[in-house]
Amino acid sequence: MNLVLPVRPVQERVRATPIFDDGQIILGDCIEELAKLPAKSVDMIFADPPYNLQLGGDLFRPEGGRVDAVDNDWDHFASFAAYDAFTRAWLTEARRVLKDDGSMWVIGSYHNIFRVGTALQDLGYWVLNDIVWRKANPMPNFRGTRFTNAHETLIWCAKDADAKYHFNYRAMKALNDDLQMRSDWVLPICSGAERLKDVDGHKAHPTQKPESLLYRVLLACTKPGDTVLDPFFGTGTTGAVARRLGRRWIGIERETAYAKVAETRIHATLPLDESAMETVPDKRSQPRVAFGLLVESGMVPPGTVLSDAKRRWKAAVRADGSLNCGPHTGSIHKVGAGLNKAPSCNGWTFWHVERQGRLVPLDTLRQEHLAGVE
Amino acid sequence: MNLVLPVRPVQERVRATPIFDDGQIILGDCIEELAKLPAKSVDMIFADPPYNLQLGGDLFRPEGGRVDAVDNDWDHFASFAAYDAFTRAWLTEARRVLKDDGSMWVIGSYHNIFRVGTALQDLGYWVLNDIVWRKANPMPNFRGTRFTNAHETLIWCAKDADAKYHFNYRAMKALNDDLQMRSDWVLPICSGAERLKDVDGHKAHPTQKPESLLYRVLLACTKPGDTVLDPFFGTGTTGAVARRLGRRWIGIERETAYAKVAETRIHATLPLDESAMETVPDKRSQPRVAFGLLVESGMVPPGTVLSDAKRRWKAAVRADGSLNCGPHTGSIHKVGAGLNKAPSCNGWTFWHVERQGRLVPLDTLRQEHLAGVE
DNA sequence: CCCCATTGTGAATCTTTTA
DNA sequence: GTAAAAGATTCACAATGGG
Repeated sequence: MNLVLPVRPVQERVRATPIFDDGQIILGDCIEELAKLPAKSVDMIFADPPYNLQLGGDLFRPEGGRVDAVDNDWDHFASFAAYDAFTRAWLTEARRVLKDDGSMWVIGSYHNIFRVGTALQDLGYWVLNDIVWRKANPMPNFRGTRFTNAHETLIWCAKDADAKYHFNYRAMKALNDDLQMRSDWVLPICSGAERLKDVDGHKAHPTQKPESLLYRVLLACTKPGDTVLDPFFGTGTTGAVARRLGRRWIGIERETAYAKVAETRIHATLPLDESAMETVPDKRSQPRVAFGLLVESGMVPPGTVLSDAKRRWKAAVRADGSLNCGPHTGSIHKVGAGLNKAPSCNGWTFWHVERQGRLVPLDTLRQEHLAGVE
Repeated sequence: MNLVLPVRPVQERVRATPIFDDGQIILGDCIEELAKLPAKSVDMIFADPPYNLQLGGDLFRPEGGRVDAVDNDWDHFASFAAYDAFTRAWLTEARRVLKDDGSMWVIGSYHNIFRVGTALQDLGYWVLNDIVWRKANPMPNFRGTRFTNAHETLIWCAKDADAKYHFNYRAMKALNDDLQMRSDWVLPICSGAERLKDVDGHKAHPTQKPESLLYRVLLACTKPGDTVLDPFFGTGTTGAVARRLGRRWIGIERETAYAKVAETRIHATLPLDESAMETVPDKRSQPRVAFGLLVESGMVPPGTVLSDAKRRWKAAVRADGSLNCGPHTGSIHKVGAGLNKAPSCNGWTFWHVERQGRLVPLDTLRQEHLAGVE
């Protein structure tokens, strides 16, 4: 039987079928179940542990809706010390289970990733990279109190400093248009049809990760036939992508409801050769240049006077990239629109700087900036 | 005298001229010199501490012999412990020196940032964001063994969870083409003419940060006239940008050679015009105007009919500045919230008056009122 | 059929002042 | 201290529905 069930009340048990031929879901506590696995038995570990968010009260959107926050019991810890103890416990068992030439990934946010990284290093793991998942479509900061929290961090590490880990350098380079894959990955969050729903139409899991993220992780450091372990399985994204890529998988999950969803999901997942026509969603970021970037970089210093092509208006650039022209203040687009009494205006082509007596549109400077950056 | 010199061999001293009118370089050990600064005296701290673990010197020997049973490598553990002791020492002094409404930035890489973040949290600092500096032109990974290390991480934090820190939300938004500034910043590394060289043409400092990075940091959370402290001053990027933006600055640097370069550099830096230094003002910092004041002053006479932007609702202004719309009665905010069935509503932007056939938000009248008063 | 306006939503440490 | 009121605040997508 592939679905390993610890002793539990009958009503909590997951149905023992279907049988998977390439993996298993273990229902139970992550640390206890990790301790039962044999030493040096898995090639890679992907872990998405609780982040230990410390949320206050409700948060409302500007239009009045309430943010559906992560307030699950599994994310509550009494203190940093309690979170650290939990982290060190599962990391210790994970290291025992990992093969000497295996590697591990852990994902987190600023709430927990520093604790995880410190614990990793203290336990002897060797950090290979920290990877930034730059979310193409993060939730904004509704109150204007901080920077939009637009990324999460993954730590990739080997068992120790001398370990011979596996890295598919060529595959990563190919995935990135023949340029070395960088430590920042732009990927959309999990939404749309990929986002699993329960019978009521609510999201089945509050923090489901996109398959594109796991795809890249698995392709980076495992081979077909390798065994991948996920101690915080949730709705089984790791299992689904592992199956698709021909890797074996083991998932440990405490919540019966999540495990059931994962079971159904993975059962419906086809290995890649049978669904070769599918493409992996991997949207690449378009280089977008904010006018402020030209100000910061010194290309258009604050105080520069801009004018339109016919020198009818002049406006001064301020420190934050906003313009000032009489009563009109704001972005290059907004001030241009105000002066033209138009609903909108392309500030990049409307505004010019003077160079050797000739007016050069901002758009030209933008092109030069892009050329210099690349 | 602005350049404060501790007792040192003469040949190590920095020339005491020129005098700065907006800051000072303190030559000496970061922790010792921090300890001499008065409590709650600086508005912001930017710190670029050493990334590597060989700190040298006998000052920060790891205290105690706590051996982690899981880790047999004593030297390895010892260097982390030494780094942690050093980190906690300077972070403790920094927190004492920081004003209660100030904030701090620390930059690092995966070698040290987890240690720094954990120490921060343990000492009571409250993380506001982790910011990823995505390098537009990083050094590639020559051996193809890992992902290109293409970013560094900055932690932005307040003194504690309840602290009232300062954030120039509007200025950041202006700098990013009127979109919320995100936690990932794409900026080029420091190179070309900006990169300081010594007399031999070698780079003067191995890890000089780009001014664009400091520009954004300083613009985000300081005001003109604020005092910025950099305990690892190096070649003075923080001081140069602070001077340019009209902020006061204090730099602590142990190496005479770096301090000399910084001195020359900052002396050659010109402050921006005050008008160029202006940024889009935050609404929260604007003086409050009671809606009733506009009614009293005749700008919005009693009886005026207000409507929302889509003319779905209308409400009549009463003599005391309250609104009436069917069963809803009260302030412009309360009636707007009631009609929207929302928990709250900004009546200033929700309600409009008709002017020459066009709807103008009350917020515009408020701006006109403020302009007329001044 | 397409097109556009509208609505919903995502790991969130998300306010400040006055009574 | 607490409670209520004032007032500031959102980006990228996906799904839906009307014309």
